[in-house]
Amino acid sequence: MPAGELNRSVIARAALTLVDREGLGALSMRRLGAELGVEGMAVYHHFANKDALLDEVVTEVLRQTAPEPTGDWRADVRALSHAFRNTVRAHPALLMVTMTRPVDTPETAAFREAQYAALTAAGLSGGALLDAHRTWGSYLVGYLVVEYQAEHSGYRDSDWTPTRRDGFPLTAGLSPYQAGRGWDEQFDVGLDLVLDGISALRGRSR
Amino acid sequence: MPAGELNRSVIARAALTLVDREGLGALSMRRLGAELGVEGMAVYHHFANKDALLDEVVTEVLRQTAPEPTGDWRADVRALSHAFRNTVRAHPALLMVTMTRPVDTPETAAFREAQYAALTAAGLSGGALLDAHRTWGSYLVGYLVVEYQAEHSGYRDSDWTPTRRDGFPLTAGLSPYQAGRGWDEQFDVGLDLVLDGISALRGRSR
DNA sequence: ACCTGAACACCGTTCAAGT
DNA sequence: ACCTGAACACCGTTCAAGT
Repeated sequence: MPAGELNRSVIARAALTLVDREGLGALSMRRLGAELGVEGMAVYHHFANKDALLDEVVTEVLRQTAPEPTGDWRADVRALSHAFRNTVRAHPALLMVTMTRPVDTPETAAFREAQYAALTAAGLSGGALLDAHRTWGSYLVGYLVVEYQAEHSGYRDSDWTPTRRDGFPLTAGLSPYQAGRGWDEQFDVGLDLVLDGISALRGRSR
Repeated sequence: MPAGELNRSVIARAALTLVDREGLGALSMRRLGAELGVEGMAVYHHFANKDALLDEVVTEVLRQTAPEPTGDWRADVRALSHAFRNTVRAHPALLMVTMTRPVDTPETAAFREAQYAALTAAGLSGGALLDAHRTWGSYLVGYLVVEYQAEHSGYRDSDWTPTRRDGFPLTAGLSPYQAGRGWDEQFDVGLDLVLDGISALRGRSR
């Protein structure tokens, strides 16, 4: 692969496509250098270390724009939730890296402002709005982790079916209900459940 | 450190205390061997590889028992939530490992059965119960990740305060409400919000 | 200024050799 | 059966040397 121009953005994007293609374990400085047609140690002239590189990669991933508000706060919350989920799921191998590293860029700030706007449109303000936002955000993050865990393990696709049922009657009895529902649908179901809770907060401001 | 008896459980516990004390990065086969008074390669006689060792460590961590039911389903859901959070937070360096590896032991199965029991006591059943359980679980996992992220970054303790506020009026306006609330308290606030949503599911079974 | 190549101190893992 | 010690193929990172 010819070198072209070598700068932070080019290196970060090469790292991203490498991780998308071969997983997080494939990302080493030497390997990345080879991908860029350069010696691996050259990367250290653009990034202090691997950690700084990963920060830039995550920043690259989260360079998304928030969907336009529609006036319907529930629709806006759903749209923002889907945007976030789609963005993160576009690079599943990086999930744990994105979860661990806080990113504070104009893009992430604008996205959060849009989240606040949707909750404001829902009639929330002050501390109650922050409570709703933090709970909503926890649900988003947690659902992505649970979904990722289910996909990268022995569980059947789009199921959360436990295998160990002997001596656990409730678990056994629920097993028939586990089938036939996809992660996209279940994401919305849980989201609506959280939104019902958020609706109940209206009026309060703590 | 004298060798004593060397078996899977002893090795896993040594790995756990090593990670608790010096972080996940300190866990290497050679280092762990030294901790046990033995050559690192001896561990391979008890575990196929490092992955298998980590599985056992996580299993060790999740060897907790569920609190007894009280008859008050909301109290039970809170108790189970606190038990889970306390268990995971006892080993923060292992959070991302515990999040990624599904564990299916008698202990985790019993804990899940207790969760189902609390939701049954709430009047849920069938698909609606599973929806509630998955949403509740997502919140628990997500809150722990968010909490961990806040603790291991530049943010102030027990705050989720964004630093970038110029041009984001809602973010700026909410900043005064960020102060003075702890993670323990906020965990319960979000949990109650989710439980309000769960309450609304009663009667439905999908 | 930017890249190279060798070097250092580590990894996980394998395997013949010891007891 | 269990542990050792050397070896292999990698790591991240540093740094003198090249251009």
